Amino acid sequence: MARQKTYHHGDLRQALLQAGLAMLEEVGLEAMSLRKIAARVGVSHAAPEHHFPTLKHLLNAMACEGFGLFAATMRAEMAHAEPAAAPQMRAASKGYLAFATGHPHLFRLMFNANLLDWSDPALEEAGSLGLAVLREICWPVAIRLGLDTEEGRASVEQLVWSQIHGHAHLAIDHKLPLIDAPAGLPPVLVSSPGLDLAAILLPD
Amino acid sequence: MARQKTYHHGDLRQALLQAGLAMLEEVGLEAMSLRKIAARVGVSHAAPEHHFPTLKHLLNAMACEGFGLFAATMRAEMAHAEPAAAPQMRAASKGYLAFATGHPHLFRLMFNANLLDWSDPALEEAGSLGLAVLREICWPVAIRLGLDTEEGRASVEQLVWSQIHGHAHLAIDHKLPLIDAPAGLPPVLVSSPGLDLAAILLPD
DNA sequence: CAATCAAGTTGTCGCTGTCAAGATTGGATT
DNA sequence: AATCCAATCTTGACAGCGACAACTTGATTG
Repeated sequence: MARQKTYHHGDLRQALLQAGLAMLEEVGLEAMSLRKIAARVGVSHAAPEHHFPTLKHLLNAMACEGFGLFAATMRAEMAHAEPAAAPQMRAASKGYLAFATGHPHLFRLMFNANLLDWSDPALEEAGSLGLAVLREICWPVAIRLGLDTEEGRASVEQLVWSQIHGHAHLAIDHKLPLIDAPAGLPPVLVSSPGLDLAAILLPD
Repeated sequence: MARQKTYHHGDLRQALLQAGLAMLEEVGLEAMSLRKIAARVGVSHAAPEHHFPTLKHLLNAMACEGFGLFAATMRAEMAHAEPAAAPQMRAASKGYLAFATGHPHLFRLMFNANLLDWSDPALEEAGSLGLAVLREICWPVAIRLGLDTEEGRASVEQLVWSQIHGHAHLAIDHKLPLIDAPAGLPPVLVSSPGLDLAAILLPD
């Protein structure tokens, strides 16, 4: 928010960012436009250009915001779970999936290499927040499997990340049966359970 | 091909489809346009409309073509592998990954629910070619795990598909280290190996 | 041979992202 | 306190886009 009737907006960058995120989930990436976002904020069609020289810059900023929320969602789930390796991994997976199904368009944007500019340090840093979670949940697994080397760590991360990431993509692209969450907002969908990779990798 | 100097093209639909597929991989989805495709084929900007009323119709047709090649790529790998469950599963995975990394833009298109119209029966049918492969490689695994029920089958398919699909997505979005294939064309990239899910699910 | 209709054409519309040039403002400097 | 200035926002313009309408072509068919 800012002053109302003045020529300058006050915090246009943040306003555009929030309006963009809202519009993205409302109408999808293809139907979204810089001009509509500007209009929604109440500003002329060329106003965004000073803050986001090109559409790609806005998408980058939106993805940054997304990665922050993404990591926070996983962390929140992990905080409610037992500290052991398997429950932590299940919790992170649950958060991963909840974020993807709750913000499908943003999720697709965040992981579409073609739409973003990863040479942007801000995006790189935001993305690393999610990677850190992955590292934390995979390290104990690697140890339990006797793969406590750099290579072993990478192997476990690749397997676990692939499974979670694929599950999320298949869910938002309607390739898996979805069931409504009992009473969640925003309208989060949770896919059916499937086999539990945590249990497979970490037998009792 | 068809006649050269006549008013009618002869097989414009197929020509547009092939030009579209070529342009998609050359410049990406965002930089592709109906008008450029039409120009490439040597036809006016409105000519495509009779064959593809809207851009989405062309994308649907391109995805159909993609699913055909997708299934064929997996089948080709499976044909070269031993008939046992684990080798077949590894072969299908290899084909899955080869297709995705060989045609990253097409792969993203095929699995982006909001770019396609899945109520189109042609797309539904093309997509099922890939699903059939998944079913074939997962069924023996479900049996070996004692999950030879409808529910068990679905669980195994979900786990296996998620892992392969996620691996493919992460690979084309540059989230996994890629190594050049020894001598493959088209320029196929293969990601690093990681843990072998087939070996985990099917211990000797 | 005439008629018909699918398959191309040109032309136009509103919308898009981007750029250029002018207007307005608030804060810093004298 | 007056002035300047740089950041911010506006208006206007441009080419390219998908879609639509009206017209032209030409092959097929009764």
